[in-house]
Amino acid sequence: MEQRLAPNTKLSEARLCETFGVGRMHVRRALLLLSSQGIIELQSNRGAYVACPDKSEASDVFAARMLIEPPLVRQLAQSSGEIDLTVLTDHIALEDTAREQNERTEIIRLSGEFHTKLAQATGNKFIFRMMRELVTRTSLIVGLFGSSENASCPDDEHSNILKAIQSHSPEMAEQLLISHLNHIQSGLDMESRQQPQDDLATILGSD
Amino acid sequence: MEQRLAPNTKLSEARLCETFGVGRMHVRRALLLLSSQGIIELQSNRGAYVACPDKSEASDVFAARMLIEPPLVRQLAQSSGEIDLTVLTDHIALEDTAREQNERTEIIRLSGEFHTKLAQATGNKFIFRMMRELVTRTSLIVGLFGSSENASCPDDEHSNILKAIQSHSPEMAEQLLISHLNHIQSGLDMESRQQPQDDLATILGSD
DNA sequence: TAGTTCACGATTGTTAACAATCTTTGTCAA
DNA sequence: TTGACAAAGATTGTTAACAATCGTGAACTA
Repeated sequence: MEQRLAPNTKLSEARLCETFGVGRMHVRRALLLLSSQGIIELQSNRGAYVACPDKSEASDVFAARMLIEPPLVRQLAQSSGEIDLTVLTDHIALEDTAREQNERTEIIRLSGEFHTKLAQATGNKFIFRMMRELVTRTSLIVGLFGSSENASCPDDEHSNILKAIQSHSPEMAEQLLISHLNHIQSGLDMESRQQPQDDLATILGSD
Repeated sequence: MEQRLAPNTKLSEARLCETFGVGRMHVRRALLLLSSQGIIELQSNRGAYVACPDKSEASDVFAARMLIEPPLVRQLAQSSGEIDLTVLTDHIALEDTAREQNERTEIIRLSGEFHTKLAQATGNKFIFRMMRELVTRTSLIVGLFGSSENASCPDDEHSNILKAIQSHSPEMAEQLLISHLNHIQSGLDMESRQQPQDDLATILGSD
């Protein structure tokens, strides 16, 4: 999610064991779950690799988000009476400070998390889970096809979407979100993908 | 999916091992994946149990489907030119024969599968995966709260939805699907749940 | 008789050794 | 120099034994 692991990076079991100080069983369990979410790919007898979405998968992810998220924010804007939106206002504050301090990793993480929290605001466990998966996947895609500049969402679009929800304007919220998704997608260069460097997994060392 | 295992049924590892003739590792791996999909629940040091959705989870599932499926069929009806719908017509034929021969288990399975195949028709892997999870969950819920009679979808609604898609009528397809989901949901009795019998897992023996 | 405690059996969680597979390295020949 | 082949090393997959935990039932006490 924070784009610290490049796609195609090999995640060897032994390495993960010593990095996190756990037995092989736990590592294998984690890898299995991650692969079921499509975050990594398990190749038989060859190991685990960070997923490397191709062009068609990327457009599928955006198509899925285009299908789900517009009705989602529309619904939020309609029934916003009994729903707690303070989580979202607080979140946008976090995004702002991260942008001020220019913390790239933090900005990327929070940008994705905003959309996850939109889903969480519905209070629906399943909608939340689906969006989390799609957002994670989007992070991978932005990391692969995005230019290093606009790796995050445009500055104030999140804020505008939230305002539309708070003022109970379903149409406006929906339209803002649609163009927001379009902005993200159009900021990608689907042809020349970033170099899929297979880094050493020592990136995780700082944890 | 076929409602052969009642909610709350305990799935002991040893039992599954001898039933399927595999080692404990494979069983544990399968249980972990099923629990990540919410089909079973893994209780620490206590074992795996078939998930037993409560009233609020049930309404969440239907809310999620109400969010996703209407835009989905609408989209199918709009861009139906380059999409292969023979799978769906074939499927409805299967449903009909199963109904004629009164094969309850088969009817239940196929009824759910129709919705899964609708998602599959989009060609979008993520949409497919999401719908499959929701449909599976719906099976559990219908098994719990449904009367034994209308455990399946009303007879010809699937067929009508497909016709609307084929004749490129997005509005009609969407409306038909919405009322279809409503029919399913209103056929449930949310108060008196079926007895959560913890059957022996020998039900699986026939495989 | 009801309730509590303890111990036994059964089940799940973990570990470590073993087997199978793949990758790499080195050698040989064309 | 390049290609194929073979052996060694490394990595993943599997199995089985061991440890920890939980549920049950018997025994005991109030």
